[in-house]
Amino acid sequence: MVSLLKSEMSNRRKLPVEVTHEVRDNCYCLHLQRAARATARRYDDALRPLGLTSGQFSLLMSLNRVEPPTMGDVASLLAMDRTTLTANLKPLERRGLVELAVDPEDRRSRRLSLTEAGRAQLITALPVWRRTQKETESVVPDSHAERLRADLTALGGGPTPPKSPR
Amino acid sequence: MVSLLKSEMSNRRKLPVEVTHEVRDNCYCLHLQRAARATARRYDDALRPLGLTSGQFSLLMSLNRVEPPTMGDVASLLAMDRTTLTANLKPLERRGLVELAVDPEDRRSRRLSLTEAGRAQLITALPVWRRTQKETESVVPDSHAERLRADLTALGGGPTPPKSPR
DNA sequence: GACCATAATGTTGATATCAACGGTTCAATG
DNA sequence: CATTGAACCGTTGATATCAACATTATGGTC
Repeated sequence: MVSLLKSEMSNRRKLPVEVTHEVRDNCYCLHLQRAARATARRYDDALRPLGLTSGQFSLLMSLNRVEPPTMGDVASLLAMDRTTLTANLKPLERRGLVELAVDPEDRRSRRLSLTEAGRAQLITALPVWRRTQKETESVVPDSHAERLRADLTALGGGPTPPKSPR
Repeated sequence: MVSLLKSEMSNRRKLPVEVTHEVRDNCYCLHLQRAARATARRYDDALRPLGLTSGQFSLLMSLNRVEPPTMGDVASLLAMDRTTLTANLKPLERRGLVELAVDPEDRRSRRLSLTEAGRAQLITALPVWRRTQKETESVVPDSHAERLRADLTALGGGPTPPKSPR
């Protein structure tokens, strides 16, 4: 009885350090956030002279298409919340790098396209990206690169939208 | 002459779609952001009933130590900017899950510790984490899991601080 | 044509992320 | 003990992220 109570109290009040280590060493979410933050900093640092963040670079690049994509298309491609995309477009729109236009075929949709200035920015940024990409590659053993990207793609939820209902 | 000019103009005004595909398929930053966003959503969805986000769970878990760590310790462990940690602690402090105390040994440092309520929250969240972790594991081929975590750790910049100078 | 379910997007509020700047404390040097 | 450089941290402003709610447009049904 007493020992049971004691163990119950202990269970309610403490969490063994071993469990913390288990989470710290294995949690996919934590590992991904760590790696994503550190890697974003690499690309951010490299792109800063151009006035672009890594996310802005990725977004601009995803707009370089023949057919201007819709918000939903891009949000899905980046595995990004739809409303996050709306927010991220604002600074780029303000700077005249991106344009939004109502789709005449379906007036609910907005078509996103690069402006001349946006394309120019991308072209300037490309060699910076190549250099940073190579630097980052050196952190990951060559033999792992392909598999790593495949695993990340799988975790990213594939090409399908992250959530249909919303 | 004419063709040279044409090619120059073309280079300045357009970016081949193939380059876009090269970036989209290979960029470590983009792949990591995608995977990190999608995975955070998994854990966020699972933890929402408890009122915790994935980041808050990771942060609380990193505070479950014998010796209360300093801000710098934790920021380094999470590969997170120091000032981001300050911001992230505020809601947890408001809810009484975390306490900050000036280190008497070095009054520049703050020691972070869990409150009773914080530990209780962690204990409640643990089975949710285990379940979500297992779900996520099913997305990554078993044979890759160990290697994936190792690569992510390498990308995360190891246990050293992300930036010394600032 | 009115009605309704669905689809695509916008808005608001809360948290997350980081650069730039500023304040305090420590430790070493003279 | 005064100075000085470094270490640790907070604040501010800008962007990023997402849930909840609201708006507008489309397509189909009656």
